[in-house]
Amino acid sequence: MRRFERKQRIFRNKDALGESYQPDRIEERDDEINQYMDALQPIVDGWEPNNIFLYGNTGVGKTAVTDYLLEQLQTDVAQYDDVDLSVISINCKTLNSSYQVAVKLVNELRPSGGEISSTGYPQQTVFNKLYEELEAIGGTVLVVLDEIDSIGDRDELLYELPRAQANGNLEETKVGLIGISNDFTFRKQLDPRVQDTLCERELQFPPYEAPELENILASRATIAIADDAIDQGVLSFCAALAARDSGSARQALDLLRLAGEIAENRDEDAITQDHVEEARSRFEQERVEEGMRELTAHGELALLAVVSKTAKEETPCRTRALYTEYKKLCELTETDSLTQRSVHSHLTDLRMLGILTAYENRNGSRGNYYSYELDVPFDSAMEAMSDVSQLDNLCERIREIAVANNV
DNA sequence: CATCCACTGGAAGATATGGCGA
DNA sequence: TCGCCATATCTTCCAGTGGATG
Repeated sequence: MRRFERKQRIFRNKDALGESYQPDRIEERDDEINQYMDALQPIVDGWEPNNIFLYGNTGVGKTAVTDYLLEQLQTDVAQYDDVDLSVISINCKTLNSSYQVAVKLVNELRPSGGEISSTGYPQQTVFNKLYEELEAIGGTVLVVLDEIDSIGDRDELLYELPRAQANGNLEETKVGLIGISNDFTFRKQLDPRVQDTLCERELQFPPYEAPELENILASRATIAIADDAIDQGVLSFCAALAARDSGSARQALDLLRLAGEIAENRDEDAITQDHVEEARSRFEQERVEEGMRELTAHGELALLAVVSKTAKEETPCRTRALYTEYKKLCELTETDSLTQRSVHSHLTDLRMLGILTAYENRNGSRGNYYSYELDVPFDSAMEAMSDVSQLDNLCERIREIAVANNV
């Protein structure tokens, strides 16, 4: 008979390392908080809100600070009768145009049942619906758009919203936009007119340095992890890894949490650097599989072409050879093949996802081209491919070739 | 020094899908 | 049903690239 048994040797309160945990105080971001409060001050004073733009990599505290300050702000303005503040906050990660953001905002504001569908309307119609909803709220409305960079350069909404009152689209409601972006270059691709209005107040959140990460980790670890289950060295190691990679507190906390889980599952008493190292490589693996899951059929075939070439030990491999391989795979699966240009696009995508690397060859009279190679271990690519795609028997054949070649 | 190779990557246009209102 | 609309994915076209070559 197998039984469940409480372990809890490592963790005291694991949630304190989780995504949704809100710490009582935000560490290491005092400057940013001060600037942010300055930018929000007009709301308290009853004036028109500033539009605010926050930049910084994932996990440097943008969202955490925003949540924390806006909550504080809402409590604090409650004492002034003439300030009527509402906050609406959405994450734009999966929304890649102004249109979709507007639809999402409308649906967020409408009671359930009244949602509109995400295609079919002219853009302006959706904007008008949004104005109706905003007008119904009245007072000051802060619209928080997290990960706003995913809309790319389709920024019409960012042009419209801040001007809504001036253009007579809104009478009663004052709108303040808070944009949060992971992408430094996002500002540059915006329409200059949008830059002007939207970036009235800009806040940069720099990546955390290793010592800062260590402080953050330490303060969470006291809540989350049992006293003798971790030592300073392991914390520094986590901090150093995350600092070197992204400067992200999120990443550092994730590493620590997964390392703890690994230790716990093995019935060990403390987290070691080995656990952290293993957590890191698991996250890496996850990232790749995540990327592969989102591939289209032809994206998969393009990747499979590289995998197949790898099995034959013919990588790195130039575009043309990959294209030939790709066409062979298309025939085998009775798929219509795309043009070389399109396959080239897929290869570029795979490169962006970190699944492939490309070496630039400058070969004079023989031209310039890339040579592609898998940037992940062959086995994990194979595994992810056979998990994810419908191409099991192809994968099987490639695996056989690989085994024959000792790859 | 112009020319050329064999690509890369940007842009515009085509096609297909799914949804709207009339 | 039809004419629109937004979007994703391809195709077509083409300028740009930079060291080797004559």
